[in-house]
Formats: sequence, structure tokens, C-alpha cells
Amino acid sequence: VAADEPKLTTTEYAVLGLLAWREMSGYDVNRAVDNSVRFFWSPAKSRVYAVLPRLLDAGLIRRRDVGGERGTDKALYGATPSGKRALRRWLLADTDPDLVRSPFLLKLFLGDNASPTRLHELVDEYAGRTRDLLDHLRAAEAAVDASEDPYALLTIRYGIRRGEAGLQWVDEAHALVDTLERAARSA
Amino acid sequence: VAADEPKLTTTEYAVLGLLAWREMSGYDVNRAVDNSVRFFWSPAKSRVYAVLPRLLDAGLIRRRDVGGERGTDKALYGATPSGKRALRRWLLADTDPDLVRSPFLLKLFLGDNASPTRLHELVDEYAGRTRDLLDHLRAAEAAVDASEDPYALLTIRYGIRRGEAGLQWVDEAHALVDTLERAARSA
DNA sequence: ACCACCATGTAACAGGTTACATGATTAA
DNA sequence: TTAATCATGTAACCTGTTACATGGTGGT
Repeated sequence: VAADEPKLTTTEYAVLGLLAWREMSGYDVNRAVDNSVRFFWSPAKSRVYAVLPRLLDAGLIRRRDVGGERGTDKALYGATPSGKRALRRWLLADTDPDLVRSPFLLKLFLGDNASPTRLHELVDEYAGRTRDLLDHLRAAEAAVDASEDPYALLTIRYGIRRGEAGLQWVDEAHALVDTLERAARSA
Repeated sequence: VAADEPKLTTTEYAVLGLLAWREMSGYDVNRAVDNSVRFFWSPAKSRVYAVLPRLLDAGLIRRRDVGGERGTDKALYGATPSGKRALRRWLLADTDPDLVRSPFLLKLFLGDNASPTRLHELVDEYAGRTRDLLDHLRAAEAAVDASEDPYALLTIRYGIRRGEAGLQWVDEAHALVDTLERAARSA
């Protein structure tokens, strides 16, 4: 008799999801987060470690100690059948809305209080970050095996499309700041 | 003798920024948040009220009681010169990185554990939300006076460009899920 | 009479972050 | 020997959320 659907946080589902993919140590989970999920879900490392015992207590993952290997005290975790079921139920349930928090856009919105020069700088910094992100994502895109991990590919492409749109907007933004500058000078 | 640059949270700067624009009540600030900043910065209403006394104590805003007007106990807040300076310093300082939290992309990434049908649904829900957002932003775009509030326009356009990119990606996503489905059926 | 909006918060909680601590192993 | 990587956490803090509470005012 399954207990009434225990509510997990999204972070817990994220970890559970990674452990449904393969058996890993907490350290491995953190690495997996770092080169996949972190663009849209990024728990602190300490949070990942904190989440593991909770999933364990709920019977959604199991722990296997691998102490002998090289003298290290290391534990591997993997999703149990019950954990996989919980994961599938979560995938079918309503999805929490996305959250964006952009100090950059906030500063831009309050641009009245800054000089045009500073606004150009701000936009340039955004452009730089976005280019870095795109470099990273394009490298990742080239590196994934599409038939092996199509879903990773999908999320990478999402990032790429949106990043490209961001760069297009950058030109618009510079142009608009220039216009304002000229208007201010002629006034 | 100004105390050593008090650190404010981004939420505090957001509120300060709105109060530098014009004098408002806490309620007004919440409304202002709701029809402008909320797409990239969205504090809870109670948080806004909690932040006001802190800014007041720091001398960054001043309070003016307007009790007589209609028997209501209402206070208007506005940025002080010191507050405006703090705001300008913040605009010049390093910008915290953007944060995205997308349970949607997380679910997609873990798509292995869901059916193609469910994945189509997931993408459709995203498409719906994105279309709604675009409708809203386009209406807002048409409503702003570009010469009056160019920075708002800039952030709106940002949302529009990225939203459009999202919708383009949606087609890709459906196509890829279809491909997987066919591949699975033929296997 | 009632509902929507104006107006201001309090209380309880949780989820998450940063900084710190510790120690083993391995490659340069 | 030193630095990087593997490996696992603890402690303190805090930002922020949700739910609740309260009351006036204006329109229909």
C-alpha cells in the first residue's frame, strides 16, 4: 500500500532522475549536474548531498557501499523501481512554471539612472556571456550522440536558439541606446 | 560620513529603483512590479512590504504619511538623494549572473522516462505559455511610449525575441519526438 | 448587499546558498 | 611536493514563499 504520494522538491526529482539513468555517487551526481542540467537546474553541491538521504528514506533510491575499491569510503546510489515510478508520475503531473531572475534586465530597466556608456557596457557583458554560453552549447551539441541521448540534444538546442535570439537583440539594444544618446546630445 | 556601502539584495535594489522613478505606496510598488519587472524579477508582495522599512532605516528612501486623504492609513515612499546614489553605484557594479529554473526543461531532459505522447504534451504546454507571454509582451510593446520609457521597451523586446526563438524551437522539438517515436515503432 | 480593489502586513517554514572542514588518491 | 581531483558532508545564515489576517472604500 503506497503511502500517499510524498511530495518531493524539484531538486529531489532532478537527483532522482539522474540516478534513474545510472548508478552514481553523490560526487558523480554533482558532476552530472555540472555538465548537463545546470543550465536549467542548478542545486548547490551540498544540497545534492543533503537530498540523497531523503530519497533513501523514502525508498526511492538504494545505496550500495563500495568501500573496498581503493580504500575510499564511497557509496553508489541508484533509483529503485518505486523511485522510477515516482519519477514517471512526476513527469505526468503538472509542471511548475519556469523562473527567471535577471539582475541584468533589471539594471537595464532602470537604465534611466545610468549613462549610455554604462548601458553599452552592460549589454556588451551580456553579449559576452551569451557568446560563451553558445560556444559551450555548440560544443556540447557536437559531442552528444543524437540517437543515444536525444533529450539532452533537445535542451541544448533550446539553449542555442534562445541564445542566438539574445545576440540578435543585442544589436537592437546597442542601436536603441545610441539613438537615446544622440537625442540627449541634441537636446 | 557614509557607512561602508551597505549591501542590499537585488530585490531591495529593484524596489529602490522603482521608488527612484516616482513616489509610491507599498501597494503601488507591488502593482508596478506586476506590470513591468515581474518577468525578470518577481518578489512576493509580502517581501516588498518587508523591504521598505529596511530601505527606510538605511536612509535610502523616505516615508511620507498620507493619512488624511480618504481616511486611509497610507504611506508614500520615495528615493532620497542617498538612495539614488546607491542605485547608481549598483548600476556600475558587477552584475550577478542570471538564474533560470526550468522544471519544464528538466522534465524534457529526463524524457527517457516518459512516453512520446507525454513529451508532445509537455512541449505543447510550453508553446501555449510562450504564446500567452508573447501576446502579453506585444500588447505591452504597443502600449509603451518609446521616447518616454525606452528601457522598458528594451526589456520587452528582449522577451519577445527570446519567446519567438522558443516557438521556433517548439517545431524542432515536436519533429524530434516524432522521429524517436517512429524509430521506436520500427524497432 | 456584495464584490473588487486599496492597503498593510504577520507568522511559519522551507529551500537553498556560502563558507568551511576533512582526508585520500593521483598525475606533474 | 604540490596541485588537482575524488569524496562527503556540517553549520550558519538568509532570502523568499505561502497562507493568513484585517479593515476601509467604491461601484453596481
